[in-house]
Amino acid sequence: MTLDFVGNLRRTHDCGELRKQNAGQSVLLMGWLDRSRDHGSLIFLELRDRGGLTQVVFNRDRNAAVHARAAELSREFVVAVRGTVLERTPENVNPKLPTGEIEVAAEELFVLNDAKTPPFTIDDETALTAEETRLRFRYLDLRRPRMQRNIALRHKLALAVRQYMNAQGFYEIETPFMTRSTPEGARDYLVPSRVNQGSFYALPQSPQIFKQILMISGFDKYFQIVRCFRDEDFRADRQAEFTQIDVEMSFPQRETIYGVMEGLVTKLVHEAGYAEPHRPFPHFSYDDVMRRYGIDKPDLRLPAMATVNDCFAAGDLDKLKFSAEHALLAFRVPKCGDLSRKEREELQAFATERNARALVDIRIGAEGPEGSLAKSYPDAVKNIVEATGAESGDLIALCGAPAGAAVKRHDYSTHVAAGAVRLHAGQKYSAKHGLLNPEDFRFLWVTDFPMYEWNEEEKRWDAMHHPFTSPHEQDMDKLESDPGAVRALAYDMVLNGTELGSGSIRIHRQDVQARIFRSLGMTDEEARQRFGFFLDALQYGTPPHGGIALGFDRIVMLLAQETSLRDVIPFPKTARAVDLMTDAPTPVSETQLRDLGIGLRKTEKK
RNA sequence: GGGGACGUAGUUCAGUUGGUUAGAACGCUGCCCUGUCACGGCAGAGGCCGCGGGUUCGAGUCCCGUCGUCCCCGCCA
Repeated sequence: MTLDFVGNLRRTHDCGELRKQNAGQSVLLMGWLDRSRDHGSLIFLELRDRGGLTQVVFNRDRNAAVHARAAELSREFVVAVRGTVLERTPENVNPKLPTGEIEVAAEELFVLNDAKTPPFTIDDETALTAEETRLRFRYLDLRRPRMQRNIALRHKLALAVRQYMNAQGFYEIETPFMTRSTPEGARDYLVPSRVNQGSFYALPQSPQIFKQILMISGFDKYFQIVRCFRDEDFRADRQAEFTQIDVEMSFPQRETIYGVMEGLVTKLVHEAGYAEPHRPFPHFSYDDVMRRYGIDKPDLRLPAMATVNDCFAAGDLDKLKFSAEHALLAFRVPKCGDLSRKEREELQAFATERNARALVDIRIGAEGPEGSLAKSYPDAVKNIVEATGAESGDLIALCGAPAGAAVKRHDYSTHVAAGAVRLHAGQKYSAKHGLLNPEDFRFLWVTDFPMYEWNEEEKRWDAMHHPFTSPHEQDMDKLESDPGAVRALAYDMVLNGTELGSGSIRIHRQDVQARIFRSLGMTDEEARQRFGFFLDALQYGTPPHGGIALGFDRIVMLLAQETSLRDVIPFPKTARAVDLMTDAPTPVSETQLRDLGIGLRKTEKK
């Protein structure tokens, strides 16, 4: 097919904006041919661009030459159409399209480009193609309305972040991508230096040190929508490169930061078109969430767990083969009283796989609790029903450690196993009853994380958050004597079972920072070698400061009601960190390597 | 690093106990059609059953390995 030049053609509208008020106007649309319906002497084309779809009609009686050309087009051809907007007769209105009350009667047709038949249909109705194909042909996948909508939402939210943070007095300040290895826990992506052979830049896992330096520099309130890089294994909610809303401020209390961030995410929920969440967000200590939910990022849409050891008489737990030395947790599985014996046993097996013991037996019928436990231990079950707040139609699961399990101090393992059963039951069964409504945004703060966690492999204490996190002022005297009991001024923002971000009040005194480094098993020499510049900076009048970083991709994902980060990132990588469109990463030429002073080790194939 | 699922036409899938020529729908090609809107009708083309090996008279189907995608554990403040 011969193609037309663009010439002086100018688009007058996009394909989503014409309404019956435009009837009679002469318009020029440009876009992709979405689908066509050819009736012989009458042809309907749907023209698509970012704005939407508009139906264009070609009538042989009116313009035979233009009609004949339209019959030659196929999917994804890029065309320009000049025509007149016609109001459709009532029986011809298409209520599914925003532009369904009009159509454009074509008078001129310009074929700007042809197109190969795409490997999959560009729409949201056809069964979704394997993700591998979608990623290989990402430019086509991104044309789909759903992806267009997701990327548009991402833009809208990024804009809202900038407007809000600006209104709150924050400056957006950039920090380098090529920097030095940072103290965070993940592996770094490295960039070799040509000018300084044998040395490497590290891509930032976060701009942590730079934003603290900016506070020392007196910028007071900083934010940045910034790319971060971590070379770890990926998941549906983890990518090699991801975007954070990074925030730091001087002279804050923790509550100052909570307030700013609650205002921000509330605005984002609103921008995405949902009902605003309740404020202030509830606060739970780390100990609270671990005991009540068995996880540090609880989904509040599902009921909490209750500790019910006291509901049973002495000796009962032994008979039920539960350890009386460990917590016995009970939780209700809403509206799942009708689960089959097989389904309930599946939940019990799920607990067994996690070295826990579950009894999923109590069902609340119209007359009260049913099941063998309710018959054998009526008083205990009555108390459990009360403790869990179970209602008619619910199922109650009991989860604890099996009799004879070893007892450890500071150990949430029973809670964690029970929490996993709670979540599994909720996702597998309660979700059917609408309990995990994706438009119900239940934010919370998790506070008072332990400062340290014991690293069994290295036999030392590691910083749970990062080594710049300030301990509680009243726990300072335990830094050396009882590190496990020191609480950090750290906090996570959690939404519906997803960790949106974490932050802390930082250490602003050089003497405290040195103590923390020592408590982490770092000698003064090592600390000086790795963070000398930062320790120096701390000595020149560092204000108290603190901040947080939120995962922007995760926020967009939840607000777009997607379940994979890949659906809100234009060009994501696979689980093996490969970009299927560009095939990155690739080997490089010997010349490039020589310039960098790099030789590759021979990898041994087994 | 470990566990699991999947891999058959361009796409989404079916494929019986291992048995003749591997099917369907959508898409694609050609013809017909003046009110469709996931248009319709008729005809047609299209397959390295991911790849390699093995078992077998015979493998899409069974076994081993390998590659790829996805999910989970570990890991990731």
